[in-house]
Amino acid sequence: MDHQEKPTRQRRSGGKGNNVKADLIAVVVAMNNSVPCVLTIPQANALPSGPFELAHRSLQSGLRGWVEQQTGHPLGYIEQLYTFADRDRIGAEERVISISYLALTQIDDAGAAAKRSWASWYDYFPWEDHRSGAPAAVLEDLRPRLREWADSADEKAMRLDRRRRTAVAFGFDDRSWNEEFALQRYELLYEAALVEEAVRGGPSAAPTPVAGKSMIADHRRILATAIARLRSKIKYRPVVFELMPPLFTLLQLQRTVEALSGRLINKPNFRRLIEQQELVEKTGETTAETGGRPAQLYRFRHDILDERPVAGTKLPLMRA
Amino acid sequence: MDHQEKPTRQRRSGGKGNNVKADLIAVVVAMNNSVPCVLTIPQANALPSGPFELAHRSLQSGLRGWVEQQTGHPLGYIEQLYTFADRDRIGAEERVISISYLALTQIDDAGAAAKRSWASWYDYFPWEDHRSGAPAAVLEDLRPRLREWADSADEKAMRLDRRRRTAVAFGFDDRSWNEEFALQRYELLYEAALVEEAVRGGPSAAPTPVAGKSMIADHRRILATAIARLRSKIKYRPVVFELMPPLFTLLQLQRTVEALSGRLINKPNFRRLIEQQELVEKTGETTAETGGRPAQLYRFRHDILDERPVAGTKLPLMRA
DNA sequence: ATCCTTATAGTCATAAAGAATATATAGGCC
DNA sequence: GGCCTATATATTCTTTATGACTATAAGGAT
Repeated sequence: MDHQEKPTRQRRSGGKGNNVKADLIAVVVAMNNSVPCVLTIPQANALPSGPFELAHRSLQSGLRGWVEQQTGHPLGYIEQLYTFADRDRIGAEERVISISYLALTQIDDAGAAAKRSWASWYDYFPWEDHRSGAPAAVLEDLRPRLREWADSADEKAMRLDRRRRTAVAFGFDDRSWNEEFALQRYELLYEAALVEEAVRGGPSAAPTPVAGKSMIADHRRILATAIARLRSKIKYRPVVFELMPPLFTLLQLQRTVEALSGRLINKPNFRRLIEQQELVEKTGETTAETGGRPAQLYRFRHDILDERPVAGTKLPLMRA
Repeated sequence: MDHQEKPTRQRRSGGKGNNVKADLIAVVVAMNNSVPCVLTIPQANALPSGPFELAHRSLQSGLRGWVEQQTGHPLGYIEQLYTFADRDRIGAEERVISISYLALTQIDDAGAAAKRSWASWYDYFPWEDHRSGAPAAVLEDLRPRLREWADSADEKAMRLDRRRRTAVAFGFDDRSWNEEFALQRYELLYEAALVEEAVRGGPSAAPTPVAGKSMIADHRRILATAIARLRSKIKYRPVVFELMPPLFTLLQLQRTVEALSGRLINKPNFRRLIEQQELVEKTGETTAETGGRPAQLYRFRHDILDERPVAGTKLPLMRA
């Protein structure tokens, strides 16, 4: 068959009425000694972003351009997060489509000059850090207010549903904490009007929002999406290494994973996992900077990148 | 803090020069007795699609509108796949952004009237069906041609890299087949100019493309993305049930999963997995339509939807 | 030397996954 | 009815992965 330029779609409601603007938004993540950080534009309290333009070769290159221009920071690994039409602008004459990306880099010394533009992501989501156990201060504030919100529903079914969702998301009622539910948690807090974004523009007598810095527009929601994605992805793809320096110890690697996932990892088991996966190799060098016995320095085996079978199958597929 | 309408971005290269059109493209999947099918617009040899318009409440509702209008088929489960700027139109005055979605439904009897618009996705990717073992006919055609392409590179490093990538993607050289690599496989074939899309518009003396129907623009690539996503997702989220009728036997469920993943499943183990996950419950009814001993009819437990901890952790995270 | 720190190397019990086998109950056919 | 075949359902066994824990090694500080 020979496909020339056949019309792709059935109908076109032509004219320029349906043009949109496309924005590129970046969640740039890097580690700063065991603190997972996100690159921000402090003046605007926003993530780096900018419009997609004709001059851009591709969406990704457009994004790289904006981030480098706004922050002076070049990007390495990039992956698309999600695309959404800005809800706030419904009814406006022109709509904006936002295409968000997750980028992973390292904070180099040059960039350290503008260091203040890196913010810990737990400043925005204090309830997400469970490395020292569940953060009692935040959660004991949240729990009753979420409960109150759940009980304020008119119908019984709705009340039960809200309770179940909060319990699942936050690990209440003997349920286990799942760090990957970061987005669901933020959305629940939004729904319950417990974050500043949800009461924006409303009466100033609205209840005090919970702890955690907010961001412009829905940038904090995008950050939550990025956190959830990253927490999920480190489990089946070796993306952590994008955040590591060329040489590192296994404990440094562990601390990075712990910082991202927001929970502690069993040390011997982590070492076993890393070593049996053959993702890293010893350099022979050691470092004494870690305090106790000098640690082996490892490097990531780049050659293995695409080889891994992605994930452990959860289906009893038969082997060839 | 009180965030009013601060300007989000640093710079705006204003004017209308940077407006774009946004297209919505749908990969609608349904099962037709153990054949995984995709909804197509046969006249255009395309996936259902249409522009995102001002009138649309959201991206998703716009997509639903187009698909129902073009195919008469209502959509149930929807998830976003990927957003990309159409490469073919670089340099044009107006750019198009395509936002693709994966949708899962069932072929109802009403829709069966327009049944011919459902096509087996293995018509487009014959090398993806390994249910009867590796499809020798296709693969024994592909293997030497991929090898030839790999060896045609100028530099040795490039030749080795191409060989490694083809071996990983297609499971050559004693590597195991991974059904989730559907997209990588298509992209390799595209790179090697072994699919029709890659030689489009080129000299007609180009080598004959391999088996497998092509599609307009990059729709087939989008379909490959959808297949890969779905094959991955059925392993950690109960999305299969979106494709099942209300009542089904465990073997029917197994055949569906097999059809999607393109490989066979060990029957006792599959039953064990399903039952221990408590995703389904017996109805008490049985059906004799299956041929041998009557089978129990099951139904999906909708109440369990959000409860599952998403996936098995692949990190030795410590329990609370 | 003693004690602190961290690094590294194991052990052990349990749970899950892969593979294969055995039994049960229907219909069709002689 | 007896037998065959097809599918459904139950069970066993082995291997591997996971979680939790213990032990030893090698530096620095006092």
